[in-house]
Amino acid sequence: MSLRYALLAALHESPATGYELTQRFRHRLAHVWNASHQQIYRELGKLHEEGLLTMTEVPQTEKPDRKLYQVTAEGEQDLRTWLTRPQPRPPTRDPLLVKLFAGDLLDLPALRAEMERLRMGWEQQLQTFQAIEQEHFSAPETLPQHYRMQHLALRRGILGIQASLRWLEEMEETLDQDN
Amino acid sequence: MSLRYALLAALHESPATGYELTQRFRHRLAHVWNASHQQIYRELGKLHEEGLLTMTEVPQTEKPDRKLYQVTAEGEQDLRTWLTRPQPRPPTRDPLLVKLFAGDLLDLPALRAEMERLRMGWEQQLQTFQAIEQEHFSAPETLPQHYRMQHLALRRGILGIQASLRWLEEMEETLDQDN
DNA sequence: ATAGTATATGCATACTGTTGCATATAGGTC
DNA sequence: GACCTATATGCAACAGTATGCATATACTAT
Repeated sequence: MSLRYALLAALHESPATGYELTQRFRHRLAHVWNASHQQIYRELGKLHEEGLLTMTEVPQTEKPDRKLYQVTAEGEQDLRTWLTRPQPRPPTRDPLLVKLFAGDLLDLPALRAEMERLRMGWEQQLQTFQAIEQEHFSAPETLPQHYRMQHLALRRGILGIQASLRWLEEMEETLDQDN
Repeated sequence: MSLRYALLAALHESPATGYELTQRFRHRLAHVWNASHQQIYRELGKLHEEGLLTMTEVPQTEKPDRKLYQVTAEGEQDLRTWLTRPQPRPPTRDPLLVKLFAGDLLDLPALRAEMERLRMGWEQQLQTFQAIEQEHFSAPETLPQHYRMQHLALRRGILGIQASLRWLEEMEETLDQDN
């Protein structure tokens, strides 16, 4: 249900095409909301049908036409209303933790390998986030509310990954004890 | 796809009924995997049909019969195989962060109220987790592998909530600056 | 030449998860 | 007497997400 509002929020920042939104969801919104391009195109169609978005076809030579979407007044109102309603916390569903619950059946070398891949991924993502922070949010106090809030969303991502990395260290210590 | 393996892992610990599994998922497995009782009953039926579980009806006077499920050799093998395969990270989908992305449209009092509810919920969950840790994992080095792994899953929950609480503090500081 | 990546859009199907409802009994609360 | 909680199970419908496939062009790398 939140995908539509994630799209409205992203388009409220600046009008965009489905393709551009897909990129944003993969990069700048990676720690906020996840969606495939198929999902995004489908939802944009619905939002347009419902009058929450306007669509302008931008012809291109030698490439498919781009469809530029923009939030309408009705769309913004819809988003505003949603923003005031408290949202449920996303339920936890982590396959890695499921594995730990079957602890005595675990293949420890396979687990270590998985942890190593995980650590590399998280470290890279942390670097990406910290680079974004330095580039856009180095002086948060001076920014308008809009960007201060987006900075807080980024902080969530950074703190979450740091906690994950600390957890990985704890795991490694525990596994080294047994061996 | 992981629900079936969460069930196999839980039943591998000890045989149980759908009702008991629902309780476990709500409490001890809350930070691992989330599922409703309807989902659990449905999946248990499938696993039984596929021969991964045995089922014994336990008649009760004046209450519906209980159906006790146990993992078969085939079920355990299936679980083992799954455990060695690397699992994808769960995608992030957090409505609260979506809200922050529409930062300039936010109603700050409503946001503060939502944060306060969140803080209370997290603090309570942290206390629960820490109580479990003290009761069952006060001397982790002495425990067999099975429980050391389950302790690590719990540590994940604890570190995650602590990071969430630190983030909330950052948010409160930021909101206090403006206003 | 062939493969891969990027731009740009989307349909159809399968799987997973949520919500509403249903049944049956016992005990406690307003 | 009416309502809530707990035990114990489940069906049916719907919403949301994932996966596989399709189309079309241009550029780069091997």
